[in-house]
Amino acid sequence: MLRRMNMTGTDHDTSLPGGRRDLFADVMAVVRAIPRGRVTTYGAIAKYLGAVRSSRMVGYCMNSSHRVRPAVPAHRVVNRNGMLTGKHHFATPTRMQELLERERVKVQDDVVVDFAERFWDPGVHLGI
DNA sequence: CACATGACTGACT
DNA sequence: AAGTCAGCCATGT
Repeated sequence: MLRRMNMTGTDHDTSLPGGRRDLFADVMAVVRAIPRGRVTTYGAIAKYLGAVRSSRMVGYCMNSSHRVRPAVPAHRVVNRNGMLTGKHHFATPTRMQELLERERVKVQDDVVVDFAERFWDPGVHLGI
């Protein structure tokens, strides 16, 4: 199972010898668990990992997610309003939306349509 | 060391 | 309803 994020502030639990970070690995694991056609948010992932207030760190991890193997469906992570705030980090500005629409997720004005129904909560679906 | 900058969020104005 | 602030914390300058 996933390890919980270390919440003791600047504790060094987040940096390991190989430059790999537990938080990073855990975030990748959660993102890989998002089913096709569903989306979740940075905050929901942070909450699931036990760091409600560290959603920015989740976003930071996503910034490096493009090089991990196996690849993670980074396009399924949006902000709390369903907005595609990470779109500019994909190969092209339209790539994120294209990947979502490929799995039948409609996007209008950079926002996921029917976001409430598309939302996938890791806390609920993976178990707290 | 100080300061700025984020793929963020919730509270407050 | 839209803007601002305050937490957040790794990285870069």
